[in-house]
Amino acid sequence: MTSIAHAGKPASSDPIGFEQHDHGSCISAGLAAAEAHCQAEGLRLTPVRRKALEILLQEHRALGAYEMLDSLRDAGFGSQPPVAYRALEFLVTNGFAHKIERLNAFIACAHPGANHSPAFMICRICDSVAEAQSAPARGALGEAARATGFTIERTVVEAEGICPACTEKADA
Amino acid sequence: MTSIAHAGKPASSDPIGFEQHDHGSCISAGLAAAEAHCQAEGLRLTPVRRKALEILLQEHRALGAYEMLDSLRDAGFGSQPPVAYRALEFLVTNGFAHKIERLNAFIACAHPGANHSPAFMICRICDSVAEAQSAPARGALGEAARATGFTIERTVVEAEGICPACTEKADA
DNA sequence: GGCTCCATGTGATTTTATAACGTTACTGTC
DNA sequence: GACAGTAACGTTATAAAATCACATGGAGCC
Repeated sequence: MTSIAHAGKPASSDPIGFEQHDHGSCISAGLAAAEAHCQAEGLRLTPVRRKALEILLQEHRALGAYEMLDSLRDAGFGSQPPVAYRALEFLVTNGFAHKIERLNAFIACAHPGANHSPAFMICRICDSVAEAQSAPARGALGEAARATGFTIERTVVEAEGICPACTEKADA
Repeated sequence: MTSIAHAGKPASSDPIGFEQHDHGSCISAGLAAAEAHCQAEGLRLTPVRRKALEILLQEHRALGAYEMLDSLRDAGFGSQPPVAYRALEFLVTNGFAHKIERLNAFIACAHPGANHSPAFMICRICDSVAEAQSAPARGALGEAARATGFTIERTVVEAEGICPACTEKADA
């Protein structure tokens, strides 16, 4: 199941991701979830980190670190690469964002708080990214790991292809 | 199933990968498979490309493009990045090698010729990499893709964790 | 030979990511 | 509130990874 789609009425409907959704509420929900989680875990959601998450949620697409840096600078934060990389590292470490290895880019987590191993679908035409759940340890990979004695700690699962919207455009 | 293990007597046994194997024969087998495939497809396995594949097979680990470039230069080829990137692109495009996105590195394909979607197990301690088969389209990801109308063309499946050898060392 | 196509070699540049270091700001203790 | 300890921040500098642009060269075709 993908989680780009969001429940609730599509007030400000938005085609980014593979389905329309109430974008305003997904931003505030994401921020609220992060705040709650940090509160609970004693983590510090500092201004830069919060702004970085807000930017990711706002853009609702995979952002390169330097795009993030531009936005952070515009928002009055430092202008050197480590500013962006540190904020992104915090978000990724704590599960508020994910790195898309294939794109060297970052995206807000679509299942904030949930304990999950994410999988991504990346459109090679429009670069949109949707997050789904995966259970790689249960498939062929998990079997291979068990057979060889490899301990899986983290998985990167990214599918590259064509999203529904671009498929339609191509057919037209 | 992983395919780091190779049949045949371990003449020059080699601990790289997760199991010992006859390394000499896996190099020649890999080159032979590539030659045959290129012959059949009308592809040009030029000297740089052949050497690049030989280096990957020889090293039997994930090599960065610049490590490859060093080796190619030592072998008498050009010394600028495009030399390595172009050879690697050819090998990856034609299935003789894979890119490990997580490491920005390249590794010889362990199933030369086979039509496959590879999965990798990457040891975060010693950086060794083993190739396994995956069938991502059959699991949760495939279901998500079908549900949303996403067409999967290629998948990146990489598990990060600890290999058997490093687990043993840690236990000792 | 002359043509085309693809591959190669090289210089330059862009993009992505980290190292190192001093300063600031929060946390807990008294 | 004053203090020490720690975590986060800002900046300079540099490293690592990847691509662009353009000239040269060789294989196959006519």
